[in-house]
Amino acid sequence: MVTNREIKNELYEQVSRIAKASASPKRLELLGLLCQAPKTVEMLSQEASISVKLASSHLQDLKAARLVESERHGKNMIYKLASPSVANFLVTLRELAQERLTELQEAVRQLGESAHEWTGTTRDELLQQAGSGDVVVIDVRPANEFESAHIPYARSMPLSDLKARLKELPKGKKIVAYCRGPFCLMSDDAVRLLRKSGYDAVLLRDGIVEWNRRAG
Amino acid sequence: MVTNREIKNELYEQVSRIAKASASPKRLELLGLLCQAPKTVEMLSQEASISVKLASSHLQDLKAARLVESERHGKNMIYKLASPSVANFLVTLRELAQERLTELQEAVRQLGESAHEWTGTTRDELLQQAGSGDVVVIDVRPANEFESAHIPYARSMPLSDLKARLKELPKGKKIVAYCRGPFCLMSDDAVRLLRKSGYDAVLLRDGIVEWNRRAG
DNA sequence: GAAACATTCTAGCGAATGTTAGAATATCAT
DNA sequence: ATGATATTCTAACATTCGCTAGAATGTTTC
Repeated sequence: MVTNREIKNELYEQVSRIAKASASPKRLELLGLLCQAPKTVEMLSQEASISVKLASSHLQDLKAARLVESERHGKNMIYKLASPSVANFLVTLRELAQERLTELQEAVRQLGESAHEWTGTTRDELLQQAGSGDVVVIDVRPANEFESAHIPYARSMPLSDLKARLKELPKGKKIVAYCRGPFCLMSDDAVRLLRKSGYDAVLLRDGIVEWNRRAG
Repeated sequence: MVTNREIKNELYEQVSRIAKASASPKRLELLGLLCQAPKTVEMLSQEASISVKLASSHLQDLKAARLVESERHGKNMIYKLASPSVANFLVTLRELAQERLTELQEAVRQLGESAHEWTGTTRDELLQQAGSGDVVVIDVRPANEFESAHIPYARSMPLSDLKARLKELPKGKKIVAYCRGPFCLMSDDAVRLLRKSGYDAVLLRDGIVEWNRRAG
């Protein structure tokens, strides 16, 4: 006979598998990267600044928890998020951490101090201004992530190309740069470069997942 | 000088604190209990079937992650959820686990097989029928949890008192029993008892947190 | 089939975690 | 103050985890 206690233990055991898989900074970072687009082990390891071996090991943990899936493409293994719910969970987790942990609030506040963040208008107003061409929204992530999904009206202008392609941007208009999300600092770097070159640039902390969530 | 990499490491380190605190079945169960109402260490340890010492230790881990708060009331330490966002996160985590883990789906499916679950009508229809008195919604959790928060029109009828108070319930009407949520089996026990006594009883898997979430 | 490449598997180490039991602390009732 | 009660602190142990390095696997290219 199976007792209620044994059933409960099994249920919570299963839920904890997801939480355990999320309980490592590097695995969280890998999940965050996979929210942008499918990637190979090597891409992931480089972007998370860890060895390929360690990345592979973490990815297999995530796979065992069914948070990601993998598929062979020739020599490469392509990892991708198992479901959009995983991205949603990840944002919920990040937002809870930001609400509860003063240490995290402080770190994020310091980021905001040095950066010029886009403020004062709502999401819908930004969308409208981007549509009419009053502001130029640039996506500074690598091109393949832009292709995977991007904010409406945004132009792909990867950070690595930005310096060479500065002349494509109009000096008179406000430039809004965004990247992978609040913990990605590519838009910070982009705005710094743009302002040094005389542009009226600000950054948007949201990534594509956060942006879509606010659509409600 | 602080590099981007160091900043990112710190940010993800902080987020992982929340996930680590959630990465134990027993801590998840304790959080689930605290979603119902504030409780003493002893109550929590009994309901989670662990020793007081172990409960205390887990609760302090949760406190260090700022997910719960404690306050002394005379001899007792009362623990409570630090914020409603924690309950919301917990439900998101449970739902993700249920979506992704076939092992969990299977376990929940087996529960559903033996139980008589409330089906066929929407949340709003149940609410209306409960309001008009066509169905009787009973809350079988301990009374203090009912007092902390409950579904509209529900009557408190703790599982421990149910047998003695059966005569209070009308035989002609449908009885809908609910408890702490999908992983709490008190409503299963209640419905079994009621049906054996000739009542037309079904159970609602939602607890108060899930119910309020669906309000949108 | 051999060489090159991308990834995974295996083994090992130090650090962190879950659990238990005994000592210590804080509060209440007398 | 004293004893009873509730909780936390400390120490100890086995287990698991994060990371590294070397061997092994599967795929492409020649």
